[in-house]
Amino acid sequence: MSPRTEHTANRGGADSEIQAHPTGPRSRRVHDATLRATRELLAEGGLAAATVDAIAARSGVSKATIYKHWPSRTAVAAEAFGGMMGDALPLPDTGSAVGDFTAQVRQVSAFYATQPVFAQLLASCVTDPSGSPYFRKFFLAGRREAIATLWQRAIDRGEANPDVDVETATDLVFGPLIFRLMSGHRPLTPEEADKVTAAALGGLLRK
Amino acid sequence: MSPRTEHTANRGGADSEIQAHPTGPRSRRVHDATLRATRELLAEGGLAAATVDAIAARSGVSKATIYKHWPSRTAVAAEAFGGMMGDALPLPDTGSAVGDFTAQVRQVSAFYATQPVFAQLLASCVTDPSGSPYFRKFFLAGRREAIATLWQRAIDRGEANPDVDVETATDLVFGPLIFRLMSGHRPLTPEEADKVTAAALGGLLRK
DNA sequence: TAATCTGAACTAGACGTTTAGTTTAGTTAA
DNA sequence: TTAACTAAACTAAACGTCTAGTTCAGATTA
Repeated sequence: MSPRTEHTANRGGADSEIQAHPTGPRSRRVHDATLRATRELLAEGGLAAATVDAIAARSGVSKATIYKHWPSRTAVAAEAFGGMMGDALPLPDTGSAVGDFTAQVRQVSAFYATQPVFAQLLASCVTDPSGSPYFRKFFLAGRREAIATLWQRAIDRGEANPDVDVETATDLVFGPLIFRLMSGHRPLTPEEADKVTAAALGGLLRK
Repeated sequence: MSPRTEHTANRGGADSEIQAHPTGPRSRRVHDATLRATRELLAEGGLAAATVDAIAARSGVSKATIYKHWPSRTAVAAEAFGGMMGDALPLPDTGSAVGDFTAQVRQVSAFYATQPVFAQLLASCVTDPSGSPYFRKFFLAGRREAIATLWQRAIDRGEANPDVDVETATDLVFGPLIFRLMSGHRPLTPEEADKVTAAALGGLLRK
C-alpha cells in the first residue's frame, strides 16, 4: 500500500506525529485534489509558488479545510512531492555492493541536482518543524528502505563491514550530497557522486 | 586577520560574490554595530529574532544603511554568527588521525546540536541565495581549513588514503551531521558522532 | 562639498485564523 | 421505502500580524 493512496486517519502509533484528518468520501476527494494541485504548483514554480492561497485556488479546496488535513504548508508540500522521489529512483541490482551503491548514489545525486524542491522542503522543515514528520515519512522512508535492501545484500555476500549499522551507512552516503545541496560549495555531478561513494565504501584511512 | 575585523570593500577576486560596501570610518562603525546587535539577537532568539527591523533598532543603524552593506538579512546573520563557530572549535592534535577526526567530529556535532542558528542559517540560504557566499566565507571556510590541516597531517604520517581528496573527506565526515541536523531523523549525540567517524575512516566495505 | 547615514513611511506578500453559512453522508423512524 | 434529521465537513471571504526590502527628504560628517 502506497502512503499516497492511504487516507485513513492516524490515531497514535509509529506515525503519531502525522496529523489525523477527516476520512470520509468527501475528505478523500478533498485530500487528493489538494495534493494534485500542490504537485502542479511545485513543478511550475517550486515551493515558493505553492502558497496556501494558490493551492486553495487551484484545487478548489478552501484554506480552512486544508488546515483541517495538514498542520502547515510545509506538510502539504512534503506529502505532495514525496512520492515523486521513489518513482524516480529504481533500486539497482548490479551484483556487487560497489555497483549497487555507486548507481544509487548517482541517481539520488541527479535527483537532488535537478529537483530544487527537495532542498526547499528540507529547508522549510527547519523553520516549520511540523513538516518534518511528513518529510521523513513521505521522502526519507523510501530511501532508507532502499539502502537497507542494498545493505542486507552486501552483508549476505560478505562484502559489507558488519560493524557498521545501516543507519550510519545511509547517512554516510547521502549526507555529503545533502551537505553540498544545501551549502552549494561543490557541484552534484556524477563524477563527484562517484568520488563520494568510493570514499564512503573504502574509507578515509589507508588499508 | 580574522574575517570579522576585515572591513575593506571587496571589488572582484575570489570573494566577488560578497557585496562591496562603503569603507570609511563611519561605515566601519556602522558595520561593527550591526554585527554586534545581530549576534546578540541571534543568541537571544535565533534567526527568527534577528529581523532587520530588530537589528536596526538595537544597533542604531538604519535599515537603509544595512541594505547598503549587505544584500539580505541572511547575509548579515551569516557574517555575524560565522566567527562563533571557529572560536568554539579548537583544532585537535592527538597524535593520530583517528583521534584527531574523532575529536573534531564530536566538537562539530555538539556545536550543531546546541546552536540552532546554524541549521536556521543553512536553511535560510536555500530561499535566499545571496546569503550563501557569506555562509561559505564566514562559516564553512574555517571548518574546511581545519580539516585540511588534519588531513595533511594524516597524509604525512601515511595514515590517510591518498586517493581521497580533502574536499571529499570533509564532506564525508560533516555531511552526515548536516543531514541529521536538517531532517532530524537521528540524534546528534557524541556516540552517534563516533559511529559516523568510525564508518567514514574505516569504510563501509569489509577489509 | 560630496559621500554617507538617519528616520519614517511605504509596498507587497505570506501564513494561519476566524466567522457565518452551506453541503453532504448516513441514520433513524414512519 | 422514503422522508426527516443530525453531525461532521466544507466554502468563501475577510482579517490580523508579520516580514523583507525600497524610497526619499533631510541631517551629519569626513
